[in-house]
Amino acid sequence: MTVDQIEQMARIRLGERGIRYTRGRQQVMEALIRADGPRAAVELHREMQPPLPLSSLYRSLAVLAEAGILSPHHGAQGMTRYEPAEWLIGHHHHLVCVDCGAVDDVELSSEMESAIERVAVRIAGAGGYALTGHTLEVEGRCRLCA
Amino acid sequence: MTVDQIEQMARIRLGERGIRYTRGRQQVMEALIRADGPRAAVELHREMQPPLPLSSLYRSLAVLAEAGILSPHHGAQGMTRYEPAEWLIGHHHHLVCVDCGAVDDVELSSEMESAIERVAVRIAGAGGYALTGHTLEVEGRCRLCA
DNA sequence: TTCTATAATGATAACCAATATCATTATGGA
DNA sequence: TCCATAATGATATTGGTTATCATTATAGAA
Repeated sequence: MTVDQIEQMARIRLGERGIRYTRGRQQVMEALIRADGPRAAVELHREMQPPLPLSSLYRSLAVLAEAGILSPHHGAQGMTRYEPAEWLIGHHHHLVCVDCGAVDDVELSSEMESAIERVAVRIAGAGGYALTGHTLEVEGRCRLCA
Repeated sequence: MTVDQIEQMARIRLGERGIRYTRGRQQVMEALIRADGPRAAVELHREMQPPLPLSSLYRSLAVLAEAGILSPHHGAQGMTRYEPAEWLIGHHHHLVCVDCGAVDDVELSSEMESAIERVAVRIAGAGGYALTGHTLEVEGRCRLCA
């Protein structure tokens, strides 16, 4: 799945809801699609060239998340990191560094994935929840923090 | 494992580090041990009778987490919820409501648990991380939000 | 028990990611 | 082209959290 293809799907979804895919939102999407894991508004603001104003950045993230195109991921220091939703970049799990808070995306073999899926179904059922998704959060110390 | 037993282990760990198990910290621990999932400072402040001052509450949570007695759990609205660490209340997973943010603790059968454990080891190894733990975050809509 | 060094407390102020406000600008459709 | 409305961006505000600091409580020494 290329950056352009993902953007095209996002554009269609926004169109269906009467929401425009503007230049600023495009910049946000492209930065997040290219990233190898979730990114916070402050991080994007540092990395984007030229940087979008923080107010627009935050609003774009909120709009795209509300439309189901981005998924929020709440992390340390009260920062919310976003990444393209799973229907755009595929289902995956997270490898989180307990020291620096870095997050890497991880994909599993289908056997491992279905094993996890079975467990998630059991857990949701036992708790009386209507299952909407699951993520295995694997915690450790990354190479830099080791 | 009773509340008293857990408190006793926490007290010992604090003693080893020259940290006092004061009345306020005791109130925090007892509230969290009795809870059926992670709680945020604001929630504890509402529920505790009499309520600890917020400043002390936050500092107690930070001290107990630093000592490895509480584990932080970052959630929506930038709220950090805490619960007793796994060596005190046992390894478990989380069932999170995507609407209201409520979190329930869930324990798994040993077969399911070891299946998850194997996956976590593989993921950490592939990413070059030193594994420290894992949690399966199951997302859904709780009975109240359904 | 009394003294003393130090840990803990709690009122207050400061911090910072995130959100709300609102005047201005841009865009798609009639 | 015109207009209704969506989007922007500078600014102010919110709210959870952290830092400051004078006061209080506690453990260990004398």
